[in-house]
Amino acid sequence: MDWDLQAIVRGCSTEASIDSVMDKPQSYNFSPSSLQQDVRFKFPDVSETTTILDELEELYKPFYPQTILTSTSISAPTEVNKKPKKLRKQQRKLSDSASNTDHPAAQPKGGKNQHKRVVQRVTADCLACDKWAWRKYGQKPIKGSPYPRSYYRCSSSKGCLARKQVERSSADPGVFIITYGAEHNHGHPTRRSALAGSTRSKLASMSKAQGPAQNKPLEPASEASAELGDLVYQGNIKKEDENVFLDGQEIELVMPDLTFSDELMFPSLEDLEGFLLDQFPDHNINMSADDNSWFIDESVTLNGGL
DNA sequence: CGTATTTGACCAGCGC
DNA sequence: GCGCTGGTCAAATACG
Repeated sequence: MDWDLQAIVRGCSTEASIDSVMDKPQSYNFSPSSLQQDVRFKFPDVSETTTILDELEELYKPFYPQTILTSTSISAPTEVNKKPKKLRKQQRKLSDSASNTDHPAAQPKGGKNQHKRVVQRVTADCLACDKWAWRKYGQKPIKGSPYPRSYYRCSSSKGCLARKQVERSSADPGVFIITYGAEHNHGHPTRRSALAGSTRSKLASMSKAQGPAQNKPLEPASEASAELGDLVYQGNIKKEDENVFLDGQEIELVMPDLTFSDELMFPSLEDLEGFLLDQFPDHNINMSADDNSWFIDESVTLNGGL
């Protein structure tokens, strides 16, 4: 069986791509350091390409547990301004030069991006890895690009200032440029919570996008309401028997150990359960009342004590 | 009815 | 000051 596709280094849903390549792995680890080590181990002759690894790590950061993002300068979440337009207009006139920072848009443009910005380039196929729930709140045509830019905010939690922008690359229409803005101020959404309220599924919008009156550029809403976040490793994967080759070089696909050290990532057991359901959709998730451990099928045990 | 998407309007920053 | 541009708001609309 030959595959001619892009090898995808998954940020969160590692199992999805690897699983399709080989049998179920024995253990999982999403820590970035181990990822880097594994890559180096598997591709020893790419040690000179540390910039690629650095890029990978940089791209990987949005999916780190929040406490890992120590360098971010994200401001504390504030209440969203819900005043009527006219009221806001009046208040702006009144306040004039006074600082009006209760709304992100009110911040000076130069300083508006105090937030750390992370830019990713992903393929259309890879628009399905972001586990966060996003709600589209705007779309604008961008000068110099035939494709509009869509604006999304996190819909998982009220008051979450997380933002992302999705636009199709004009140079390579198969590539989407995603810009993540502010950081989520809440834990990873569960499968259920992520789906909650999103009954207007991708399929609906996708089917609409495929409708007859679609003279507009491909509407990013469907793609971006799909999941985002894959890191793309350009390479040619082939599988022969039980061996996997990347660009002609045999590689070992090792799923590192899964570790949970950040309670912010899973503030509740349900969050963890949701995460596990995401990662192991075909597995049974069981929790032992004795030692507070999670069991995924019979092959993986997570000792938690959460 | 609740939620998501669409889309025109509004606003601030910037360059001229 | 004016126009352009990017980012956001919110009413209207669509959908399940």
